[in-house]
Amino acid sequence: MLTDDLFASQPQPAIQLQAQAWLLPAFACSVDQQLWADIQTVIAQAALRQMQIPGGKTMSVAMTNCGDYGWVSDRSGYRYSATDPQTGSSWPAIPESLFDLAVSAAKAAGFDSFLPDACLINRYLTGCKMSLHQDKDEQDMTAPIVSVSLGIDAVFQLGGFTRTGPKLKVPLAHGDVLVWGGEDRLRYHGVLTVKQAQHPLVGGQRINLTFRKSN
DNA sequence: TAGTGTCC
DNA sequence: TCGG
Repeated sequence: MLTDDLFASQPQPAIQLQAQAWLLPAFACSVDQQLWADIQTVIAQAALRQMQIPGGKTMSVAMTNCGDYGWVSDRSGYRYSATDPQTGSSWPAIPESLFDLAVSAAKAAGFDSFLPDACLINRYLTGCKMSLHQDKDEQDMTAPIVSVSLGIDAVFQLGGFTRTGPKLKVPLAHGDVLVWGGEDRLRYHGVLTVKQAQHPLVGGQRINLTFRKSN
């Protein structure tokens, strides 16, 4: 193995961003090939698609889901659905590699009994972004959010409890995991426009996995 | 209510 | 380019 590869997969200390918000640098790197293969299998069963938001505008990020429930948006609103609106079928199950990663990352951030029932898969191509928003469509706000970054770099913004005010800018690289919950669960967050780049495993895109307990 | 988009 |  090359020295660079060894270095990149070493465990690194968690970085505390807020009282209950943590960055786990390179946390997923040691299992990235398995994750990437399993993600591609999910995408083959439930295609990535750009969803509409109320008002009819289209998100730049393409999305799909795995798990008992998936986050969906259309002209009528945001919600969790047990089926893929595009096919009427259940979402694929969360692959074991993804589930185990989410549970262990939550534990590393102090959330001991996280059992996600939903995993949103987001694909950012060059120029894609996610405006500042809150994750508030879930029933169980005691469960944290676990967000896994794969592929090219992006800058995550972690704000306060309204849309305005100071925001932390957190550079995210392949394998980084963010966990936020407790008093920080409803913080506004988003992703700045992704710049063109190439990643050796994932190619010219950023893949984000967001694990939630939706029900 | 509108909205994770867009304008100023 | 950024904040609102």
